[in-house]
Amino acid sequence: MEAKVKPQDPRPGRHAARRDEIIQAAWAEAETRGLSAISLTEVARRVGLRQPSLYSYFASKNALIDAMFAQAASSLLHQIEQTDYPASPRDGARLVARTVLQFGVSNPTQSQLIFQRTIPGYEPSADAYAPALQMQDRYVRKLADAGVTAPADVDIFTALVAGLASQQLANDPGGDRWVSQLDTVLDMFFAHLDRRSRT
Amino acid sequence: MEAKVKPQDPRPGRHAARRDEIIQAAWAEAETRGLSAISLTEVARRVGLRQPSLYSYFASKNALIDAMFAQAASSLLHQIEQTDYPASPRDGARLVARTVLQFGVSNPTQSQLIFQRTIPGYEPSADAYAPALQMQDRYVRKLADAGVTAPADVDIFTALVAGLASQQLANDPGGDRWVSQLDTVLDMFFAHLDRRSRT
DNA sequence: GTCTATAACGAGATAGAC
DNA sequence: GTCTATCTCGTTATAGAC
Repeated sequence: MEAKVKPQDPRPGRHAARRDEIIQAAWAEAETRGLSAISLTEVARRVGLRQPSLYSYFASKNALIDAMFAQAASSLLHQIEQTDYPASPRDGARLVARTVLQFGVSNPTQSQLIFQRTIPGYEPSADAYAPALQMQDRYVRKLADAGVTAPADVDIFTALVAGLASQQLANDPGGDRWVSQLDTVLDMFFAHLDRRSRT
Repeated sequence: MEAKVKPQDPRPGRHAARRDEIIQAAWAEAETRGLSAISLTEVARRVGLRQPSLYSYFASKNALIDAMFAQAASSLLHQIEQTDYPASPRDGARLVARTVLQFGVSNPTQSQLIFQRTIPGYEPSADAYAPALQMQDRYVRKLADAGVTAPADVDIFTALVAGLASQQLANDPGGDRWVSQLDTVLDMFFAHLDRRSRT
């Protein structure tokens, strides 16, 4: 899948490093212009290159976006996996919710690319989508450990987190007006589960 | 604010009618290309005009988008105001939630323009924003009638509705997988209120 | 009001020298 | 691998005839 080109710089890994720089520049571009309005000319300028030179690293603009998708998904997956979860399964579910919510509001552009279909003409490749699937698997597993197994309950749980994230980003970006309600909302959710299981 | 031009067609209101046609075409364009990628050339083609002719109706592309914003906000406001609310205030709050959620999933493009800031370089004018404010006022009032007055509770309520809408649109567009959970989620919410007020 | 023509710009992508 | 030059296409917006 990777272009087999000999980098000018003899140091191994230089090509990959430059590639990462470009992806970073593309994120910066997306933050200012919007995800769907990334300009390769601007991305190149940010890393001190001319626009055609990017084609030594990415076969097309979509290939660059695909790399961004894979990076964002891997990043969230990594955060979920590296988290130190408490013994209580229910607290574990709470923590994974907090991790995802925190990622969402701290990295709005990454989240937009991963969670919404907002780039016209772009569909993630199977390779790029793999970490996203793995991430969802971890997420669902954490919920299952806490007894959230019914599909409808999983849907509600994800909607609660997504709702807080979307409101936070749209109406109080950078703040914590909605994020601070996560515990209350999860109390609500688990009280609902408990009440239902008692009957 | 309105251009004072004499329409060729002598019938009064012809100009305004054509204007509405153009806005409708722009919505259709936004649905296929995405909101931020509307092309005036395509919009013109859809109404049987050439692209420069649009400038007899809108001073700029942003002016067209502003008209779309105003129309979408007015449409949702109208739906909220025309709804026949039940006597029970709590059922009233449930119904306004359902109305907003239904609008959101039935009109994803309109909702995106109203509720998210997703068009780079566009900010709604004061005129266009007015119906949006009025809509929010009705919404908050309905919640207050049902005893949802604490700002934090209002925030949670809106997040619940937004969460169902965002998940529905992102993961099951056209379906009702999340919409069908609205009643359960509202049960959860009001049970939470009741439980808290009992102590 | 609508048209043709065009200005002015920017995009993504390719060719080929170095 | 990076560059210059260029192709091709698209966009918003304006000028001016009718």
